[in-house]
Amino acid sequence: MTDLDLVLKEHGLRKTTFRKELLSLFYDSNSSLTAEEVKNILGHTTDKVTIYRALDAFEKTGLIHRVPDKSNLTRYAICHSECSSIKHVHNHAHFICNSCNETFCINDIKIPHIEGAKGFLIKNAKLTLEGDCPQCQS
Amino acid sequence: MTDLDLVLKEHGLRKTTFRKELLSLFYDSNSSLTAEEVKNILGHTTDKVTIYRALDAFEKTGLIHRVPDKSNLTRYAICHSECSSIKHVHNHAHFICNSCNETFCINDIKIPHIEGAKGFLIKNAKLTLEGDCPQCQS
DNA sequence: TCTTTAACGCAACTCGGTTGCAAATATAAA
DNA sequence: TTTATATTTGCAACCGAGTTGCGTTAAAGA
Repeated sequence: MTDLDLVLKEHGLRKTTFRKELLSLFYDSNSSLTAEEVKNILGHTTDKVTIYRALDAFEKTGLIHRVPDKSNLTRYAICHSECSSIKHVHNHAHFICNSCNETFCINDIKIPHIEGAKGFLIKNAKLTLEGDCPQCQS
Repeated sequence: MTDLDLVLKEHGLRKTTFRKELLSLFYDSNSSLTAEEVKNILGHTTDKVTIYRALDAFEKTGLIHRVPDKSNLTRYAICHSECSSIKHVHNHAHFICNSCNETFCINDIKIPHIEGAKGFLIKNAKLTLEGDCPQCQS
């Protein structure tokens, strides 16, 4: 039983050929993926509905998390911390490249603590950075 | 010539009945608006294409700016600072209410300066807060 | 008033994502 | 190993936010 099999099992998911490939994609990616990118990478054999449902399942069980996207697409990246179906725990920043439009998780940058303002009860904070990623700086 | 007329003129836009109403909506709103919300507030006489194009024009000329939205809708709020067709200048935080799903501009909270990480060139930063807005705290 | 150009309205379209349902398959129990 | 159950998959059809083309209307400046 490979690592991928084990991870899927631990999260209550079945180890189908497609879901193992999908999970592998996320582990190999240094940034993040959209449903369309998944489809392009894997070839077109898998129906888009299957991709969307697998992404939903992965997110619900804490394998991947949503990251911001430049074009309002739904974009996911692997979870590194102790996420589960109960709760996602992320306090890192995200970086969107103005050139390649990719979104990267920046685990080095933690979200600073923000003091509340005039009656707003802050429960969560997200920090999104924009600029040029290492690959796009000539 | 009312204030609204003057503002539209200063931004190179024509003072039609609809655009005056639209601009007035944004000045009166303490949070932000989507195209659908605009349509609902104004009644159904105005075509959705007209609303979308007016919102685009308002954004391009620096009257309104895009704010994050819980459901990936395109959502706008009035610009308070010195925005123009050349450049939008915003360094305030945005607050999304988990209950009413509205997005508020929090002008009191400025974006902290973020130090770059391992090869990423940071040109802009966005801070989005989530929680309960004043109206939704019972 | 005339001319130019921005704004409007309609219809049709695009595209990311969803829903219903039946068929296939992984998993656990017998 | 076989059987039963629940998950996953694929197809088709659908949904809804936003866009495009184009002809018409109406501001603004001359």
